[in-house]
Amino acid sequence: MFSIGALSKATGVKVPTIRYYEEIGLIDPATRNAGNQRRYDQAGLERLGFIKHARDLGFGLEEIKELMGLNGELGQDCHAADQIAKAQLEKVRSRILRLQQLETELERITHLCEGGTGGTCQVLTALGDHSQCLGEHG
Amino acid sequence: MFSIGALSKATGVKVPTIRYYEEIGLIDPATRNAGNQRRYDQAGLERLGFIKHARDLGFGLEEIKELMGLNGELGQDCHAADQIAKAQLEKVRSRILRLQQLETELERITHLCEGGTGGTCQVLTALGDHSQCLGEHG
DNA sequence: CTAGGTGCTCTAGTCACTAGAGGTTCAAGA
DNA sequence: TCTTGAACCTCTAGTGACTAGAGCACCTAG
Repeated sequence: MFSIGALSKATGVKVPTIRYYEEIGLIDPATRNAGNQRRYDQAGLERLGFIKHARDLGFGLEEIKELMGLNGELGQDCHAADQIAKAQLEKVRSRILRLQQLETELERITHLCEGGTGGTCQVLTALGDHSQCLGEHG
Repeated sequence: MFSIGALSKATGVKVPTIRYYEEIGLIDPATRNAGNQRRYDQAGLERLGFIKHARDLGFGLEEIKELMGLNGELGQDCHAADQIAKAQLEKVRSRILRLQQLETELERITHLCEGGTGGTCQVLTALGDHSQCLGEHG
């Protein structure tokens, strides 16, 4: 049996975050010892490890709840889990595209300072004026 | 003089967001007409346009406050504005890198379903087990 | 037996909004 | 001039995923 601190060290999830997960019902309420402190077993450790890894992969807590619901049932829900993972992959890809557009614009804007002629700030002007942008980004 | 709704249409910033910006001091309190409704002039429009564009470029409201403070002073602070923009560019680049790592892992995981042999779900297993990952991503 | 590290609950704060309730004002048509 | 309905007002509360702090209780090693 682990204390909450030991569980935190083992999984890399911070102590208040573990309590938060319990509060919102993402993990079951832990059993308590005589002094009202939370105690966790191996199953609790694995469950939290799953959550940590899924969070690191960018899944939201609601998606994780879905994945864990499926996990409890096993079997044919592999397809449903795959759908969630594929949706997540699409989200990640579109975020990358958007950020790459921002990168292009910011590169252009930061290059304006090197060639600045003094007087009004070209960087600030460019930040305020979308019509100067090369592509769409908003 | 524009109403808040007209300003919203002109800039693409939603009405409650404009009021929120006023509340947190990002824009000056608008003048009011006889019936206590906000009225904006051309300067207010440009200021909000600047904010909108900077938000679209991924700047936080605190950074925008800084940029607008500099904008009021002009001149040698071009360098400071450029620093903020360059920092933003770095943030965007590191976010892109992180997301590309996630993309790799998620591609791998979603391919597991196609070759699934039934029984335990390989997708769920992979989601829960970081040691199966090819690279670091957390 | 004591000290300090760990645990407990509860409240409030973060960021950048968004939603809703319940009331007031404005502008256009009859 | 009156009426109607859209737009406006303030205020409170909610979102996601935590984080910070106050003020206690408990646990364990020396």
